[in-house]
Formats: sequence, structure tokens, C-alpha cells
Amino acid sequence: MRKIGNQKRANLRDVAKAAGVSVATVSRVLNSPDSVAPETRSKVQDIISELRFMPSAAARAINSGRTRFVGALVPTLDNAIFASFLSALENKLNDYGLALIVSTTGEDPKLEVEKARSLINIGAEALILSGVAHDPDLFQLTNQSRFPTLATSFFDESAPLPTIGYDNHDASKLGIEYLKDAGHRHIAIAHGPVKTNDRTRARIEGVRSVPGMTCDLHEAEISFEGAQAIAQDILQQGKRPTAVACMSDVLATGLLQQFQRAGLRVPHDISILGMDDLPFSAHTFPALSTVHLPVKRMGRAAGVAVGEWLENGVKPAPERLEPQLILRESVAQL
Amino acid sequence: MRKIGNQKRANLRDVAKAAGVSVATVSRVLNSPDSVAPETRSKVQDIISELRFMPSAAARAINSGRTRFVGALVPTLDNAIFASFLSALENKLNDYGLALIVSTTGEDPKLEVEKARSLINIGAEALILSGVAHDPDLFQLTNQSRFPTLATSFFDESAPLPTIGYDNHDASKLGIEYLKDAGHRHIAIAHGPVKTNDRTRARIEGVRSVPGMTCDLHEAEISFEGAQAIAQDILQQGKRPTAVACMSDVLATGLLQQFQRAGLRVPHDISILGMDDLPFSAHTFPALSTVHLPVKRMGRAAGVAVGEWLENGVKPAPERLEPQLILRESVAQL
DNA sequence: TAGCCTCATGTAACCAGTTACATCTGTCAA
DNA sequence: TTGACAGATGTAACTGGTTACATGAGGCTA
Repeated sequence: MRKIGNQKRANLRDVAKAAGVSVATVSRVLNSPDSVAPETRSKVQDIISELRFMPSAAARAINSGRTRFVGALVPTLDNAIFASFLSALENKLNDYGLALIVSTTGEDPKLEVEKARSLINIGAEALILSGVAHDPDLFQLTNQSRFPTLATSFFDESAPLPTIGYDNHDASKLGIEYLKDAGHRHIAIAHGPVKTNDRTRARIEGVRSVPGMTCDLHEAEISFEGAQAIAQDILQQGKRPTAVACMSDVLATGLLQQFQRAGLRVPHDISILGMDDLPFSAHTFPALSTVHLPVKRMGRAAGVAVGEWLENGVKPAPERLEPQLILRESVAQL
Repeated sequence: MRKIGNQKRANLRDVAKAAGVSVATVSRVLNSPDSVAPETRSKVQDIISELRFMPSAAARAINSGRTRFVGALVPTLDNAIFASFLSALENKLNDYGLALIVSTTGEDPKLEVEKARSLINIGAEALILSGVAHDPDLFQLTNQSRFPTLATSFFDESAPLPTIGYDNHDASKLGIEYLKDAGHRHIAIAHGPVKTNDRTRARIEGVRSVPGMTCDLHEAEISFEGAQAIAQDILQQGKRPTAVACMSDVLATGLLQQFQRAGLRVPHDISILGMDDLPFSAHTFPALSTVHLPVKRMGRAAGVAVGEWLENGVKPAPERLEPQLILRESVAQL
């Protein structure tokens, strides 16, 4: 970027020369204008606009040792749950004067390492990850330099990284126990890919931890297409479950629509329970009963944690945020 | 970030001293390892891991004049239309070795200037905006330094910035003409806030450009709550329109659910046409007919434009992407 | 009028890398 | 035995800011 067009960018020395002052004075005009005499100041400011001078961020960063941005790695932006989290995170980071770089990994652990490396290379001061299971290379990378790194969407006190999030095991347990209390005994579980996602794995363990339930597992991509596939599976099944517990609201709303399309009434013919509590989940028809995951609060908490870490050297403590059962209209009492 | 814990970060000179070589040699080990003798190289590499040395991004940037990231300003992440765009953009930028910083402005022009300034301050090499109407301060900021800036979600050859996007006027015109052809004459228009959003304004003008239609305008926030308010307005109205054209799929799906909740059948009792074509729009019940806005393609095009601009000095030409009518199930032929 | 203080400004070192150029060593051909 | 040359490494200048310290001018007091 030395040149755009063909004249090179003016630097502080150019400005100083043109204004007939020293570099220190120009720097002062930029950083503590009050310490410069009014005429000098306005003369320098004139030259600055004339030469279209903008101070180099890199040169500033080299002195302060700060770049003032952090990186977040999420599987995708195409699920509102991450978008929600990121917007809360970004907002809170702004309070600390920090910007946010978002990188998507598509659940690919190798790609995640690659993106993490590139974030660090371009100067991120901290990394915010989703989940605690990652490629060993990533841990090596962050440990190597004691790089401030935080795991979210997960709570685990014993994890090697500080975690800020909900207990995925307990979140799904909460939902399944509710279904059990409502009289459901034979249910289907709709969930996303297990292989690369420790949150999903923990949720399935939570399902299994509730005794006295028959649970058929159905795995698919977390998308409306995935929901379509699962709906077909369930509808073709011999003995239809009385309820479907979805480990994601995207699957839940997808199933809702597919069931309606097939002529079933929800919750009369089949109940649906979601997990996430996305913005639109309150507005489906019938409105979706779901396990609320506090992602907005998690975003803010992660923002505070990183802000305090970088600004005040306070290493974050693990932080547990409680999921909450939201009862709306999509689950029947049997 | 000089210190995390309490020992200061090792720099290149520390490594050189510990390895008994010069700074140039360490730099070579980092950047062109083949030019260093194997034993020297491995000795230096050992010291690098031992001291947990990571080169400073800022110091690198100061030499190359490059930070290798760009900033994007979007109104919100809570609407999938932007999330979709950004993920395509991010992907394409990666091909050029560029990272993406996302900042949300909440449609506030002053906040947008503030965020733009901060992006430039931390070293963004280019800015990607939504729409072409912005605070004058923003134009002053970017013109001041001939800062590479691109406007998206809008096509306008005569705009002061290069634009890559669709023609919002034509997009809504396309939808309204379709409704007219289907026999609708009295329709409602559901749209987001006009004041700060030039895309919405252009869409409303597109609506007005179709002769022979009676259109009642209904404005609300683009959210399910906003849709709820508009639905009530429409239902309480004396003469109910035969169709509602929504300037956003969020409003369209919100209205769909509200109408169903009120006992109306879509499209039998009332038709709904959306705009955006969000992922879930194909999976509502009934599936939403809508005007597809090519945001994924727009993201890729913007990524290429910025990549070429920064890497090869090619200033982008305005690029027009065609919206497309998607006929599904939510509009009745009268 | 000397002495002191304040205010504005300048000089030069410094941050942490990269890199042009210089130097040194060793091999090989004349 | 000398010279040419390649390969490895070192020295020091350079990037573009910030800032500790030095300098100088002017005002006020004793």
C-alpha cells in the first residue's frame, strides 16, 4: 500500500519538513494538541490535510506494543447463534477500545489452526475460540507464546484454557428432563455433526444421562436441508416418537416446517423442543419451546474477560452461564 | 501487551544474542530458511521455541507497509443477509491473504464514521461499506487519504465510490410487477426504517414506479417484533390488501407466521412476497416466494475487487448483480 | 538585573523488525 | 599460487512513529 495511484504516502517527517517544525511537534499535534501553540498547531493541521497524511497504524503499534484488535474463530456465520454472540462480543470489546476480527473455520480443525496462525501473524492480541476441543497444533501455537486465548460455548473448569459458557451436558439434560416430566418416553434426538464438535458431543451425553427414556439419534448438518433429511427419517420410522428434542433451533424450526408440510400438527401429533433460543424461535407458529443458551451474555462476558486480560492483566476465571428452559407452544403434555 | 504474566516478550535481538548469531540470520531463518546453513538454522529454531519468540506483526507491517486486513461496516449481524454476505466476502479475501474485521453500526451514520475511523487507525487497508449514503465526515475521512473504499448492497455507476451490488429500485420493481401480473392491485408494502437506509428508500421508489397499483406503506424495524406490528396494522385495516410485498425476508417470514397465528391461510387468504431470499425462506411453510438478492455473489465480487485493488492496484469498476424472482408457494394467482 | 520557572519546541534515541551491502571462508580452475 | 566466485553470515541503515531529555524564549519575582 505504499502507493495508491502513484504518489507515495506522506509520513510524519514529510509533514514536519513542509510545516517547518520538528517531528516531535507533529506527533504532539496528533496526540496531545493542547501542548502545542495554537498557530503552530493549525499550521501543522493544514499541512496534514494538504498532504493527506494519515499516521501509520503499524508504526504506532510498534511503540505501544499494541494493535488493539482480537480475533474470534467461529464455525460459521450462517447460524444466527454465532452472529448473535459475535455482535455482543464486538460491542463489549469496543468499550475497551478493541476491535474484532472474525474468521470462520467451517468446523475444520486444520483450517482453524491455519486461521489462528494468520490472526496472530497479522497482530491479534487475543484469540476467542468456540469449544474446547481443538487441533494439538493450535494449543502448541498459543502455548508457545503464552498467547491470551479463551474458549467459549463451553463451560469446563478443568479445561486447559479458561472457558466462558454454558454446560452443554446440563443444557440438554434440562430439556430432556422437561420432556420426561411432560410424559414423553420415546423421543427422537436431532443433532449436528458429532465428529468435530465437542459441544454436540456433550449435549448427547446429557441426553443419555436421563434414565428411563428411549432416544433415537438422528445426525445431519445444521441447516434446513439437514432438518428435511431428519424429518423424513422420523416420518418413515415404524413407531413414531412423541417428541423430537433438537440440539439446535435451526433443526427445530426446520423440523417444525417439515412436519407441518407433511400434515402433522405440532404439538398435537408430535412435540418439538429446540435448543439455542434464536430470535425467530419465539415467532414460529406454534412458538418454539426451547432451551435458551445465553449467547448474548456470553458475548458480553467474553468481551469483558478479554478486555480485562489485555488492559489490566487479569487472567479470566472460568465462567458458567446457566441455560434456561423457555416454555412456549411446541411441546404437548401427555 | 509488553508483558503477560511478568517476563517480557523476547524479540529478534534476544534470539540473536542467545543463538550467538546476528539479527539478519534470525530474520533469514524466519523468512528464507533455505539461505541459512542447516546447523545454524536448527540452532536458531531451538532458541526460538525456547524463548517462545513470536515476531511482532507491527514491526513486520512497518517494513512492508501492509497489515493485510480490511474492514467491513454492516448495520447488524442479526440479519442473515449480512452474515451471508460477510462469510462469502471473508472467504474470497482469504484467497488474497487478507483478513476481515467486521464492525456493526446499527444504521447510525455517526457511529459508522466512528467505527470507520477506528478501523483505519488500527491499520485496515480498505473499507467495505453497505449502501452509498453516508455521513459527510466519512467521505472526508476516506477522501482525505485516498483510502480504498467500496460500497455494496447498491449499484450506482454515478456514486462517488465504486459500487458492487444490485439495483434496489429494480429489485422491488421486479417483485411488484410480478404481483401485478398475478392480478394483485391493492397491496401492502412492509419495509424497514427509511431514514437512515438508502437501500430501503430506493426499493420504495421501485414500488412506486409500477403504475396501476394501490400500495399502503408500513414501516417497522426489520425484526420479528417489527413484523408483528405490521401484521396487526394490516389485519385491523378496513379493506385488506390481497398481497403484502415485504422489502426483507425477515419481515416476510414474520408476517407469514403472524397471519397464520391469526387464522389466515397463505396464500389463499393473503399473499406474501419477500425480498432477500434468506436460507430459511425456502423452508417456511408455505415456502416463500421472494426476490433473490445475490449477496453471496456480491460478497465474492467485493472480495475480488478489494483483493485486486490492494494487491494489483486495480481500482474496481462498478459491478451490477441482477436480482432474480424466485417463485415458490406464498403468492396466489388471482 | 540576576535567578527561576513555565511553556513551546527541537534533537536524537528507541521500538522490532527487514534488507542492501560488506565481509569472510572455502572451493575450484587457470 | 593466485584469482574468481559462491555461500554463509554480519553490520548498519532503514521503516514511521513516540518520547525522554535538552534547549531557548519570555515572564515574574527578589
